[in-house]
Order: sequence, then structure tokens, then C-alpha cells
Amino acid sequence: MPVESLARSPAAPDAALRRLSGYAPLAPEEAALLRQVTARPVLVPARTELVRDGEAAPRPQVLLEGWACRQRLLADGRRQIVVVLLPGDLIGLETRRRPLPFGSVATLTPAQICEAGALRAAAGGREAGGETGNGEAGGRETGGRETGLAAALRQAREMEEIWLVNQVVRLGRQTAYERVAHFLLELRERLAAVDRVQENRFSFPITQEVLADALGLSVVHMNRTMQQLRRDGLIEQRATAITLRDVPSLVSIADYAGAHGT
Amino acid sequence: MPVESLARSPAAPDAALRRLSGYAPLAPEEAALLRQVTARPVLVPARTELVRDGEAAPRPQVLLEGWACRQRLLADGRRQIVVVLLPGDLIGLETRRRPLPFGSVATLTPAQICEAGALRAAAGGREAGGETGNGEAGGRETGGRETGLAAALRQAREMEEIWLVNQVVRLGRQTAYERVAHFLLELRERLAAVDRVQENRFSFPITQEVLADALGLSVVHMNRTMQQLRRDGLIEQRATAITLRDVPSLVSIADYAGAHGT
DNA sequence: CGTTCCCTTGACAAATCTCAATAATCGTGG
DNA sequence: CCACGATTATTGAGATTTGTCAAGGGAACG
Repeated sequence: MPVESLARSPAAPDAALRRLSGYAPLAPEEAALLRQVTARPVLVPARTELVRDGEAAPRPQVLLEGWACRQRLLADGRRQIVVVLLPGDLIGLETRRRPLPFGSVATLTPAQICEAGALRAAAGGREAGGETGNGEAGGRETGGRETGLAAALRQAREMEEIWLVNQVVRLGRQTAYERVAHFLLELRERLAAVDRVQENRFSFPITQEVLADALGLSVVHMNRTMQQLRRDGLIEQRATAITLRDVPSLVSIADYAGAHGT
Repeated sequence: MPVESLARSPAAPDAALRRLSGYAPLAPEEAALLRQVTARPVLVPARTELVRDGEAAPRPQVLLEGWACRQRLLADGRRQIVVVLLPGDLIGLETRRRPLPFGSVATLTPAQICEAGALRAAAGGREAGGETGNGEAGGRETGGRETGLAAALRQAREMEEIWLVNQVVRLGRQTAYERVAHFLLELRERLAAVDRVQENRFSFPITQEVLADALGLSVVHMNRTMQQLRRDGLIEQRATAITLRDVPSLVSIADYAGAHGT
């Protein structure tokens, strides 16, 4: 997670735009709104808490660079990472009627974050008191037809639910080996959507401890499982990047369905 | 799951109304709409598939009586129950832009179901082609303020996400013993919201196999874990009902936070 | 260079699973 | 009301997977 990994990142700042326009065609002014929102990213260090657990009105944010997660801690210190957040992902976009224990959100690596309150109006949340400010870009049109941005945000929300379901299946019914394979395939698919994958190779900036907390395993077992995958020629790790050497085999091992029922 | 258990059920048909009005105050005409929707429940047997996996436009439905689940099957036959659905829960309320592998929805017991397309307009989905038919009860008001029904449906959606997160934590970081305790507490809380709990006792109409598939355990281990809970005086099972004998202990064992950060 | 963090190993313990029977229950037809 | 077949709950024994503890090695960093 050295900071240089951020410097190294290629044409990165439009992760969110790329992501959302992949879900639904955006009108020019919607794209412009997005660009405006993501214009001034703030750099935060790893392990920064972005949303506290049970917060009723989390500040809407966009993750532009770096990895984060939604997590929940048990009283005795055990940690479960509920979902990993990648560049282009949205955080805390929905206002809640009351605080719910969704877990906290924290960065896993240094990250670039943008305030994204301007998207809330478009997300379908109820109109905020009047803090929107800028023009007429967001939200449903008065006629009730859904705008491209609203559709994209809705799709983004649905994808997050898919990832949650995937996580449940991994944790509930797959072996350590299968879990890792499945998780890596999901990461590859998600990162590809923001153009961060080349020939099945992508940056993989998290420690095995984090991975273990995401996949419900101990660090030691996580380590041994990764070694096994390497020995089997399925993956290759170098520094902070990983290559999926044999995607078909991984898909078969993990029983991976992809986001669109592939 | 005998049919008599349905006959036995008390003033039951308004599970959905009770549930939703607990989330947000409903206008009289909204309550009326709900009553109208749930007026003619259809009785379906156990193991009926209500939504197929990857269905793009599932028929919106309300579960009024009986239990169901969202589940995902692996190629080799393993099954993971993603979330259990209880009376008052909504199914397939959101239209999707494209089919996503959310898993299929199936009844676990005989159940009473109602078609609920009329709620879709109120759910915040885009306006359907004109099939709504009845008056002006649903949806956002033209001014953009959220109606009570829309708020309640949004809350219901958020609750479902909470249950998913709970499920992830259970499966990822809790022991069998803790998982069962946690799951039972969640059931109690959810059933209480539709008035199906008396003195910590509620109907528990599922087999240990189903429970095992929900909690990511084998049937045998599930059985032994239940026995342990009984021996420890934490629960008591009689026929198809269960009593939580010692809620505080269960809460402590499961590190249970409740829906509102209790 | 000395810390610190992370990855790796070995040895052993604990949790959980599988297989294979055996009891209990339930629903049904007589 | 009873016998029968099917489903569900329970047990025992032994195999696997996964976790815990403790320690060593290597790379990054001030």
C-alpha cells in the first residue's frame, strides 16, 4: 500500500464515471455533474474510518482510488469484512430514516475520496432541504421517467447486493480454496469495469490478514490457501499485483457465475 | 408445516400492513391500498419456486403467511439459503435493468402469497407502463416529498440489507453455537414486528436441514448444536414452536446488536 | 542497522464434516 | 385406532478442514 502505488495509477480519476456510464447511458450534463463531483479528490491514509457504524446520515462519498471495505467488529475483536469497495464505488449514498448497524466503512489502503452529496438527489432519496445547489442535472424528471444517472445509481446499488449475496454463498458453502478463487474472480470482474485489469492482471494491495477477514479464515490458513493456488498454477503474485493464470479453471473451481449469469 | 398450522394462525392476514406501518405512518388510502393488495391470498405448498434465479422482472409478491427463502444452489448440489423470508416480507419488488443472479426464491412451508404489482409504483421504481390502475395512493407525490408508503418500503429494503450483513457476519466469523443464537434472535425480532411472538415463543416450522443450509453447517452438526443450546437452557423446542428461554444470555453469546443498535 | 510489518512454517488442537445406523414423528390408507 | 412408508431427528466413529500458538525470515523504513 505504499503511496507510490497511487502515483503509478494510470488515467484514474474517472473511475466513477466509467463505472456508472457502463450501467446506463448518461446525459452530457449528468456526466458533467459526475466530473464536477470527482474533480477534487482528497487523499486519505489507510485505515481511515469513512463511515461510523450506525450512522444515520453518512456523508455520501465516492471512492476514486484505493481500496476500502464495509466491516463489522465483534465484541471480542473478531472482524468480518462484509464487502470490499473498489475505485468507482459509492459510499453512504442513501439517507436512512434511522441508524442501522450496517457496519463501519474504512479504507484498506491510502485512497482518494470525494464528497458526493450532489449525487444524492439523483439517487432517488427524498429531496434534501435545498442543499443541492447545482442546476437540474440530477434526479428523476418531473414526469417520473428515470434519468440515466438514476438508473446507473440504481444498478450500482443492485450490484452491491449481488456482491453481498456472493459473499454469503462463499462464506456459507465454499471451502477456503473455492472462496479465494471466487473472490478473485469477482474482484477481476469489478476492476475490469473500471479498466483496472490487463490480461487478467490487476493491482492487489491488501495483506493476507485483510483477505482472511474478508473470507472468514485465519491468516495462517489464508496463507496456505494462496500458496496452494500458486502451486496449482492458478494465480501468480508479484509485489502488489496478482495475475489470474487460468481463469476457466478458477471459474470451474469456484462455480463462479459472474454478474450477469455467465 | 402441516396446513393446520395455517388455520391455527391468529389474526394473520395483515402481516404486511403491520410490518410496513411499523416503519412509517401510512396515510389512510395507503393502508387501504395495502389491504386491497393482500385481500385474496393464494395458498401455495412448500418448496414452490416463487422467483427463478436471474429473473429480470420477478412478479412482485407479498408473503402473508408461512416462511420462504432466497437461496442459491451450487453446481454440485450444495445449497446456501441467503435470507429467510417471513410473513409480511416483500418479494421481487424492484424491477431490474437486467437479470442478475440474486438467487431463486422458494417457499419453505406452505404459504399465503399475494400479487403485489400495485406496490411497485410506490416503491420508487420507475413508473410501469400504465398497469397500476387504482387511484392515486402509491408513489411519490409530484412535489418530490416521500409518501409514508414509499418510506416504509424503503425501510423494508434497508432491513433486508441488514439481514444480509448479519448473515455475512454469522457465516464468516461466528461459531455454530453463536450462529444459531444470533439467527434465533434475529427471527424473534423480525417476527415480533408482525406480532408473531409471545413471551419469546414463536412458531418455528423449518427442519434442521433448512436451518443447516441457512447457517452454513451440516445437518448433523446443526442437530448437535441445537441440543447443546437446549441442554444449556437457552432454548426450548416443542413440536413446531421454539421458546427463547434466556434472551440476555443469547444476546451475549451471539454478540447480537438488534436492528437499531441496541 | 534496528524496528516493524508481513509472509511463511511446523506442530498440535479444535471445530466441523461425512458416513452409516438407529430412533422418533408425521401423514396416510385401511 | 393401527400399520406402513417417508421424512426428520439423533448417535457414534472416524476423517478433514480449519484454527491456534510460536517462531523464523525477508523486505520496507526511518
